[in-house]
Amino acid sequence: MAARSYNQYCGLARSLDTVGDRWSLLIARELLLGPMRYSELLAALDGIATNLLADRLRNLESAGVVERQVGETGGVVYALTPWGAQLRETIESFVRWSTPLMIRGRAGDASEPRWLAVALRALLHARTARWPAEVGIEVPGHFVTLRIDEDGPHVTVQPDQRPDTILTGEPEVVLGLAAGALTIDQALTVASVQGDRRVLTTVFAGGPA
Amino acid sequence: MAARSYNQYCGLARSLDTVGDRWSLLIARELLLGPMRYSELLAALDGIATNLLADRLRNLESAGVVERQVGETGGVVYALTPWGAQLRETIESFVRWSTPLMIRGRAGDASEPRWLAVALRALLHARTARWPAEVGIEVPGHFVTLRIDEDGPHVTVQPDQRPDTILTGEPEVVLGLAAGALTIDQALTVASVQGDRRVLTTVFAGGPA
DNA sequence: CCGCATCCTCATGGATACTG
DNA sequence: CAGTATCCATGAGGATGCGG
Repeated sequence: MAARSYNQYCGLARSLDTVGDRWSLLIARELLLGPMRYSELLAALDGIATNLLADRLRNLESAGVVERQVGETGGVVYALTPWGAQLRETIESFVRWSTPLMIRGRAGDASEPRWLAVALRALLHARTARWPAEVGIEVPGHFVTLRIDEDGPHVTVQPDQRPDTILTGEPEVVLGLAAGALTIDQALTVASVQGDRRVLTTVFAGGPA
Repeated sequence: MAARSYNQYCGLARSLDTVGDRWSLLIARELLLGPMRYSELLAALDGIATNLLADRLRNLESAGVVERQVGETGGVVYALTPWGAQLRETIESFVRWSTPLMIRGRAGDASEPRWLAVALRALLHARTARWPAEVGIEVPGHFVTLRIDEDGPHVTVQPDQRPDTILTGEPEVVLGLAAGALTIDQALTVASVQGDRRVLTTVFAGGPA
């Protein structure tokens, strides 16, 4: 143990001492959407070894980033502490920074609606989207609901019902639209809309916040 | 080589594929203050192995985060690309996140005025500091100048002259003040001021931006 | 000197099997 | 289900060498 440290009195270095290990920030990303069980994390983070997940959760818990709770069904769930939840700012800034990479995509990458939910919130949070508005996002194999109200954007991974307006396209196009890298007209040359097209303007056409 | 990837179509994962290796973000932190030579980076990042620095710079360059330039004295200097410079948002969010760790300090950590410069800018950037104002910050062994104008906070590591007002204290106190974790009155029980005390109010007493 | 490359040792990460 | 134990592969850290 005795995790390797940079030994620098610097906020970045101290942060990386805490959450800079491989997988740690991805665990935090998963928990941003709510508490999860060990087995759910193991399934969501494809490729992580079981001993590493256990080690990371131990370290994050002793650092005060994550806490073990008793879930609704009685089992142990892992949740972010209030301080851990503040990693949202950092995670969202990474998501925004990655825009030049993401709008190109990359063959072979796995894609999860959970990650799309985090990304849409991060990208739209920096903009003045108007509310209220609701649109369904359909990408190959997945469906999420994006709703904007006075509190900002909310993304639901498993909607109870599909909104009236639905945008269908490749993930790169949806993210390009949310990032402002594509105009709605540009996006609609490679994506399609069912329902009221004008909802897209409400959701995606806001300027920088 | 063939850098290890998470293989996830997620902005966080793609960002960490690019700058998630050990030392990479610390290299970016150093370059936020301006281009540096290889030997300067090696000296600033105490503990990094020479082969690792070379490897990281290669990777960051091929990723488009860093570029090699010809410096003023003719030698090669490393600089952030425009995209790389946008890592400032992420780095500053890490700095803000680390506040609970930093206001306690940690024995044995090295301390550099360059890191204090990054931190002060990150912490004050989220607040409505009034301008113009200028204050010297003296911590054991180091001195920096904090100036605020219409563009926001600027921190100079090697000032050409010392400002009229100088705050002297431990780094933890200065950061606690900048983070809003300490009031000016609280800070002054363990720090001292030469010159016009009211300047501190102008610089540090702004609310959230 | 500066800017690395090589070599060696050890810590960390990854895959799989196994257990309370 | 929620981890531990084990073993192998990879990456980090440190010393040294070497060409420009």
